[in-house]
Amino acid sequence: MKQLNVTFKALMDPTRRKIIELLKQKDMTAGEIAEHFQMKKPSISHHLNILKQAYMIQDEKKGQYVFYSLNTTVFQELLYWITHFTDDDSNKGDKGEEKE
Amino acid sequence: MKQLNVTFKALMDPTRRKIIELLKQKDMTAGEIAEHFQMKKPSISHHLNILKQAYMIQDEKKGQYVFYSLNTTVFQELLYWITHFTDDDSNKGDKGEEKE
DNA sequence: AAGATAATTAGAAAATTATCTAAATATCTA
DNA sequence: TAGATATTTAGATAATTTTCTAATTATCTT
Repeated sequence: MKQLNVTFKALMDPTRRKIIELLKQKDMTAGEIAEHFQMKKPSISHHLNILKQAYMIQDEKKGQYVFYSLNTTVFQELLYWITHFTDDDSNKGDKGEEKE
Repeated sequence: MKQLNVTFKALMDPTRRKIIELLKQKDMTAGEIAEHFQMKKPSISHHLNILKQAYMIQDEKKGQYVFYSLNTTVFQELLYWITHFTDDDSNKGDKGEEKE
């Protein structure tokens, strides 16, 4: 339940979701990503860092460039969380004292 | 893309996600929900309002009580968003100039 | 009608987050 | 090596969000 917190925190910002949309299309350098936004590079760098901490993107340095790419595995967990509201009724009678 | 913004904004808070977990088990009054948290009732009321604005929960007044229940339809859209990162490669070559 | 209970609204304070500028680090090129 | 480019870090400010107390609305009970 802890990783999911980080995941949602990462997804809560529109800029970060747009970054994900961009990386869905192709891998990009930090600069390329920044070109798609009006805000300054350090701000984008900050958002990239949050996505990275959430394991949603990976970075690989190549020379002076840093290439970012999507890490789809975390989306699986998110998928699980959501599908359990739409499909799964098996634990509807549980005590459900899930700790944060 | 607008509704999704509201959805993620609603999900970004751990308290609200816990409320959803609770309502997944059974419908509850505002007071019952509040009992599961340490914060005061007005704060819970505030969170319920945000979830309601995001169409993730519904409320129905019965006498002096207000019963809250989950509205699962919005989760479908969320599901769609996520599955398109894990399954769908069909638009990888798109221009992708999606407006916010 | 009067008091009790359930829930919300209003407004302020506290906490968190986003964004900026300036400076630092690393790499490339001439 | 010196200067240019790519990116990040540091620290401050602005914006947003959360939470509280006090007051309000609505309903129930006696």
